[in-house]
Amino acid sequence: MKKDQINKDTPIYTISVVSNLLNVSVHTLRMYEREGLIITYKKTSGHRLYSQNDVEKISCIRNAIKEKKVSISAIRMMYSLLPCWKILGCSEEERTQCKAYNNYDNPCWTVIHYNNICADKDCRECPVYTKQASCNSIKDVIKDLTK
DNA sequence: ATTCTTACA
DNA sequence: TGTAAGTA
Repeated sequence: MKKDQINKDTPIYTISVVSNLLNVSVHTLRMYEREGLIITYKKTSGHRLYSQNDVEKISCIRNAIKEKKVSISAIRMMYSLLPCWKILGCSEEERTQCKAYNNYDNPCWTVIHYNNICADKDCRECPVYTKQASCNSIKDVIKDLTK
């Protein structure tokens, strides 16, 4: 069997690398995570690792904040609008009972799920989170769902 | 040397 | 946002 290949979701960059890559302070990178905008991979040591998709996502976030004057809470709200129930195929029952579906302040991956399909899943590896890596890929998600 | 969390100017 | 303390 072949070993897992490196792909765009593989955590490889340390926080300092990302900091240099995007000209964002490590402090700010941690803040984006606290604010629920991104999910980082954590080593057992507690140290963060970022994937290529994470870098692209943060780049998109930076552009929104710096160039378009979008607030962090506004970005959080946009993420909360992602049609996770469609992407994951939730039943109407699951959807209407879901705490993520019933709010538009926080992304689904920041919501604690108990008895539904998301309960024992790692949101970092969930398509709802991974498929909106770059700015335009959100549209691709919608496009796939509506065709 | 780097990164972590928490706290504070 | 930046910086500092005290760790790991």
